[in-house]
Amino acid sequence: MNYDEPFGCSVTVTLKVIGGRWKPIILFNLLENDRCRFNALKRMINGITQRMLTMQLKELVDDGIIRREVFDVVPPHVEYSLTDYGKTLTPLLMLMRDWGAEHAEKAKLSVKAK
Amino acid sequence: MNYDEPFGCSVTVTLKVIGGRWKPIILFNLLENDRCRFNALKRMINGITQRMLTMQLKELVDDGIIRREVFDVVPPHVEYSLTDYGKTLTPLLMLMRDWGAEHAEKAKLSVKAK
DNA sequence: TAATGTAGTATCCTTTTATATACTGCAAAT
DNA sequence: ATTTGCAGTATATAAAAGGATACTACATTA
Repeated sequence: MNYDEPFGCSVTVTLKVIGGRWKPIILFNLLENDRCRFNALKRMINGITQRMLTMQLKELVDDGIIRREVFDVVPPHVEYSLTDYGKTLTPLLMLMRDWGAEHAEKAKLSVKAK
Repeated sequence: MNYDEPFGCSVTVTLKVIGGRWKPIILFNLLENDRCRFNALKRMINGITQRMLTMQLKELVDDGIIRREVFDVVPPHVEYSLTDYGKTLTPLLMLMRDWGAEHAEKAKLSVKAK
């Protein structure tokens, strides 16, 4: 990968963990709902495929952001929730949401101004 | 694009503006150096190609994050610098850098622990 | 008996992002 | 006279991310 910039590098690490199309939405849902089952998340997140959800959840688990608890019953029951470590992302996610909302507003206005 | 999630959507907007391999590095260099010429940035950012730098700078200009000033001399002289609006990203970039640095540390430790 | 819900895999395809390489035209320095 | 620096563009390709569709096995419900 060859990232030898001291600053950009660390930001890139953060982007790898929370970036992409689906991870922020997953994390916000887990912030709001405490614990969620797989299909509950799938219903909440409009347009996500099972494959994408599985992949993103696995990455978040591997990074220690969320935990995956399996209840050994049939039919299968799996619950996802934020770890304490994952919760340290909360202020960051909030800031990103707020900045994005403002920027979207600004961008809309500048289009209208044309 | 069909992003209809109120939260994830805004975060995604932010990711579009500052995400990717090069934009954070570019922004940190502009935070530290106030104003930079094209080739100065190219020298500072290890491994970037001219094309990538051109593209990322153009996107940042289009989003209103940085400004591009052309001095009409020969050979060409162009300076890039953060706009006031771009500077509103500073706390966010700092938070992302700090979280990423800590996470990289944590991840390294957990690999050692194996 | 057929459909629905559970939590996923497997395979293939498209879109986006990133990289490599060559080229421009002009001026100053070597 | 050739090289270097300036700020890019053009074209082609490689790699990564994201998506569509079909499939698994078991149990409950209609």
